[in-house]
Amino acid sequence: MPGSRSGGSAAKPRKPPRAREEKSAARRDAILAAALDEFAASGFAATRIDDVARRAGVAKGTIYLYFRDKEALFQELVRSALSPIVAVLEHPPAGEVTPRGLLGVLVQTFVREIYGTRRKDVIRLVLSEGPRFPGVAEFYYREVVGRALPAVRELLRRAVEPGNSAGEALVRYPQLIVAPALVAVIWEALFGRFEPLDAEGLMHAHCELLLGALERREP
Amino acid sequence: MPGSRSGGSAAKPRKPPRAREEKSAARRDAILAAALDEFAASGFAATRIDDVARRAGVAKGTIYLYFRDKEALFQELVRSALSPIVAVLEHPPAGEVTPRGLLGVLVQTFVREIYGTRRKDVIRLVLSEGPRFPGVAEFYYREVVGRALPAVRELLRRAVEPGNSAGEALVRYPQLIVAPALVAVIWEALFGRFEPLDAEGLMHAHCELLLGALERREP
Amino acid sequence: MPGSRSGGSAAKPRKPPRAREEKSAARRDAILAAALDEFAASGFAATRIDDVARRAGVAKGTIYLYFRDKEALFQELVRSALSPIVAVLEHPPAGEVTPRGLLGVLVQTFVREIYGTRRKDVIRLVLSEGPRFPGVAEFYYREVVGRALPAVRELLRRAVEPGNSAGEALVRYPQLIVAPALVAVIWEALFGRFEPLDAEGLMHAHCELLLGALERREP
Amino acid sequence: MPGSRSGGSAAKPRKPPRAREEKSAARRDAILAAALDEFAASGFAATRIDDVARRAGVAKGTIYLYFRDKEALFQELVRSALSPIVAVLEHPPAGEVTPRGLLGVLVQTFVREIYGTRRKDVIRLVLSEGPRFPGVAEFYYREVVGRALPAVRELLRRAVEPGNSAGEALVRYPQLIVAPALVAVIWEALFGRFEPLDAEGLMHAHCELLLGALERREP
DNA sequence: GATGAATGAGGGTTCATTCAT
DNA sequence: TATGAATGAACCCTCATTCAT
Repeated sequence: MPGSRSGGSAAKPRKPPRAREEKSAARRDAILAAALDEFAASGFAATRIDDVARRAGVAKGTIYLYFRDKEALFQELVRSALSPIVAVLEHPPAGEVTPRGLLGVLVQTFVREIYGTRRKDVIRLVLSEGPRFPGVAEFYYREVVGRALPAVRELLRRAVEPGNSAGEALVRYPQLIVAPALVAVIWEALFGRFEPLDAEGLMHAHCELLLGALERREP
Repeated sequence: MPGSRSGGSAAKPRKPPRAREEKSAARRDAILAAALDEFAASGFAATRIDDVARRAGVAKGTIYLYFRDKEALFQELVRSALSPIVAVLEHPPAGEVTPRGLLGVLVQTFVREIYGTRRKDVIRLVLSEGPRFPGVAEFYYREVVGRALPAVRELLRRAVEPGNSAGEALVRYPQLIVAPALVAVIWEALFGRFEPLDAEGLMHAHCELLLGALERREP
Repeated sequence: MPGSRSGGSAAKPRKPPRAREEKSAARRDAILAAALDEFAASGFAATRIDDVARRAGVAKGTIYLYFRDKEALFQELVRSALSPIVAVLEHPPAGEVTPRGLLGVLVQTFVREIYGTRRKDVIRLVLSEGPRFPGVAEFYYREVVGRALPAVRELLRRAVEPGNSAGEALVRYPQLIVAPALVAVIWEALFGRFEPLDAEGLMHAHCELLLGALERREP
Repeated sequence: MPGSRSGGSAAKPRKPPRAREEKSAARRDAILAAALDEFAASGFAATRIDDVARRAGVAKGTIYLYFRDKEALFQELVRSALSPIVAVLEHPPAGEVTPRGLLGVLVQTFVREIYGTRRKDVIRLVLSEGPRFPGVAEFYYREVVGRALPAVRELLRRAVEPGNSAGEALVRYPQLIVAPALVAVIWEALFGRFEPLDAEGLMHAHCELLLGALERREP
């Protein structure tokens, strides 16, 4: 297949095939990354498109080639950052059955997918700006929270002793499992410079607490 | 009734003494109340001074007689709304010693002082806008969080069995106690219209969980 | 009535009563006048609000205190310039009955009310921009053309010999009477610098022509 | 068929000779046609090059291969649309000598060359935008109006009775002959949707009027 | 003090024009 | 030659802040 889009051997492909699309996608990503930086630092309203452009290394007008307006940029940012999580949520681990194992997985996932990534900032943005962006709040609810909570609920149901009242409380309010994670995210942004919070320690303590209650033999 | 709002005797002063100050204070309060409404609904940047003025029933310029600028208004809003809490935190209940009793008091206090009042919105504002307002974040940390957590910590120390590992976790991370309360506040604003959250039920379940762990006889 | 809003005799009225409203109206008028200058010179799209403001001697933002946006400014300009004409059209002269007298009045009115005033430019603006401003075209049709033509028609009916075919043509197409006036307006703007047009001579010749036809004894 | 679009002999040239030029000319025409549509619908300033390109079926950049800039496109549009008229004006009919015949020819020409074609829109564009485009106004004056009026004048001189005052008026102000035609063009664009104007009827009535005056035996 | 008209800097968005492919 | 992504100057409009009344 000489001359076809092989890549690798052929002579002098000055521009590799698909260069256009790739560059376009790279630019889009650069803009989204810059937007995340700026939005996270200043919030939606106080962020200037100009700054996003400068940080992304493009001209102001270029942003409007990729996003209809500032709000669309924001929405796309949230969407693109959180969509991979949706995929993860679709396939909950099948086997885990002990509370300890389950919580461990959840915490690991949180750290790996959120706390250790820029997504942390996206979540904070959603919490902060969501109320003014119905589309964002709805997306976040429909695609993330509305899927994560039932999934956690289902895993819990399998993991906890029937009749264990702490387990039943968690099944009813899976938010209780996530709450400290949110607090960690918020704390860092608000008070990090006054008093850093050891998020891992917090989550570990949280798990200990939950396990203390879940593993307890009911009186 | 000496000292009460009358004056009563003098001929000319249609306005009784202190009427000026009272009216002035009332105006200031009206502006702060209006500002809370508007900031809570639209966030700091998207709130227009004009709207605050209209809602407060004063002219736009009047706001600048009471507050240096928009940011000062915001800071004052947070300050004045949260200061009463500071007072509460100064005098922690002395006698409570059982975990159940302590948690009950904390939850009650939360509901009475925050969740059942406009302060809920102030807290949300602080979480949302705090990162962009160092003064606000610092005030909130110094006056509220930085006092509340040690106070709770101290109460816990008194209430939990020594050696109870859940208790020790809580003493180290008192944030774990507050986390669900924050989640309730945030949830309502973000997802209330999709899926209302029973905050009381959440807090109750949270307490049950904590108590399950705290009251457990360590193995 | 001492101290009341007399005006005239009383001492030291630093600011005459109604100063506010008068100043406001004067400002509005100044803006409209400046807008006419700029719109007439550059057309709607090419006119910058900034230039209107500068010419009116106000700040850019001030214009938006008086007019919702650029388009509203344009519409108001047309409306306010042409409304007085509407009043004139409401009261057509009652007595004139000869064709010559009627045409004389019409031409005089045209010169006095339009050609000798800035309204000439307003009319040109309507002709130029009207197709893109349905509101303007409609206003002009409803309030001006739609009233002027029937009025002229009625006057003609009274003035021309029954059975005079030229008269009947004019009654059916009163536009024929106005056409040269429009041409004069347009010519001046387009070709004035190449070849000035003697509008009065044109209108006079036009009248002679019409009278030649109207006064003709039918064969 | 020498010189026609074949070439026929050579091996490689898939494109017959002149195909390039022809395609190029076709493209230029397509752009001009699209530009007329867009300019006529939106005016010069409000027309986007992008829209012209899309309507012409070419890329935006292509337009700049054929026209220096937007203004040149506009000027070329006017020029190319009106040039054929110039040719017509160069060769006025030689024989017609009666007023009725002359007017008939003029009206026919107007309908055939202008009112029944897209040139109607070009004329409207010139009237609307001309004042802002000295080049356009000058071209229109120099090539069209400045030739048409003298030509009409000359024809009139031959057609009217010497001493006929209406005829002399027309000779002095040939604009009077064209005025209703302009009104028809303008009326349609401005008020067509409120009250359609029977242009033919208007022109017919106009001719009747003129003839009524021209054929009159002077007293 | 209180008002609200006036200001003008600032930012989102558009679009004519360019240029690498 | 043709393309269309990229550019950035330009411009409308908003709104925090001021100040004459």
